[in-house]
Amino acid sequence: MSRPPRIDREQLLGAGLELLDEQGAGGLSMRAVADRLQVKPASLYNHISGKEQLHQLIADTLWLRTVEALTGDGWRELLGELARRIRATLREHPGAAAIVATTNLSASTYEPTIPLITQAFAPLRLDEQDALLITSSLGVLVIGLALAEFGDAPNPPVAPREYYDHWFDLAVETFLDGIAARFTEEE
Amino acid sequence: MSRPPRIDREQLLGAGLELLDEQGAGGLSMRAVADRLQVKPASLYNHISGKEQLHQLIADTLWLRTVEALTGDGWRELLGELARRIRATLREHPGAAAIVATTNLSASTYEPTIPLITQAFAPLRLDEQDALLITSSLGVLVIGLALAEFGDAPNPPVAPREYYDHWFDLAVETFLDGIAARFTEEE
DNA sequence: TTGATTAACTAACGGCGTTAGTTTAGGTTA
DNA sequence: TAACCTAAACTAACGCCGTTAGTTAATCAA
Repeated sequence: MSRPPRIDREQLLGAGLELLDEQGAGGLSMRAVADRLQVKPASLYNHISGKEQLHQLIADTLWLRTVEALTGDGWRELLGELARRIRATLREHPGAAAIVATTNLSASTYEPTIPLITQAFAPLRLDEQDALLITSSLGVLVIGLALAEFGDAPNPPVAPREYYDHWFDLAVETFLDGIAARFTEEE
Repeated sequence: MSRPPRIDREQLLGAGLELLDEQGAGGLSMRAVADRLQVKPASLYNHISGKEQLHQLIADTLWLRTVEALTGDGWRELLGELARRIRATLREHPGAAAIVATTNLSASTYEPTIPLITQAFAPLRLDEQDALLITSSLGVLVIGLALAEFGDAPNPPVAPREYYDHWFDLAVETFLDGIAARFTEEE
């Protein structure tokens, strides 16, 4: 019925992440993706609506990889693990930090994570909306820290790794302490 | 000795902020700045080294305006006021959020703020470096929240203002509670 | 008045995202 | 097998972008 595709969305994603890893966010162009797939730029538009959708695809994919099989024994462990995983994902793909920071997850990507969060927060004194907002805030914080660390990939961070490790621990633990102070039942 | 300049850095800054306000981050181009100043693009390079330096100028200027005459009665008031001011600045210039989130302040801009912070944290149990890291973390958090709210300026935010107000209060107060829980002396 | 200096200019380079219109390859059907 | 259909590739171009090299013009000092 029709000509068989030489490329698909998954290959676009792969080429995009490779470019991000090798050249940073500035290296991610539709033309470079096309080159890498040995195809002309216009051909990409048979598979994806434009660069914005490529960003969406990257952000959604990295999120799904990040939360895959995420579990935790209680809210604090869950959130701590989530924070560490976000950081690990962005450490693997430093050039993606700027994209992740500026691209909202699509609803269908975000939704499956919701019950995980609301269940973990069930013992605490906050409603479902606030549980999600608190979790999003932690995400914002961790992504922002990653942006400070990896922001001008592929150039290496300006400070040594220990500096950012310490910053991460300090910020995340402080925020988690804040949740504990604010929302755990007094007894 | 020489020809009198028709434009200066301050005008570049003004034109840049106007473009940001009217068209968002995507509207900020060297060519658009030149047009607005009724000058050809190449002339800008007599006054500034390139677009990156324009971003730096914007980030530094907005920071200085944000912390101008900043005071606070104790660390909590100071940090709360700082958070509110950052948000107010980015609300005035929504298109600048993406720039502020990805541009590090120059040392000379950041340095004058340091004593304010270290003094406010003096009564607490953390050293100077951690005081600065904690404050930077709050900045990262607030800028990230602003990015979520204003990220695709000049399009309006997708949720109503009350939603973001609540999110901001919740996130900031939780983080401040964390500082209190972690670093105030037990008595 | 001449010369030096600086900031404007013109023109161009190589890149970008995206679109319109055309060709081509392969499966479906007669 | 031969004709047809369709989707995915292509060519070519548009209008942007940041930036640079080289040139002209305007002012001040000598």
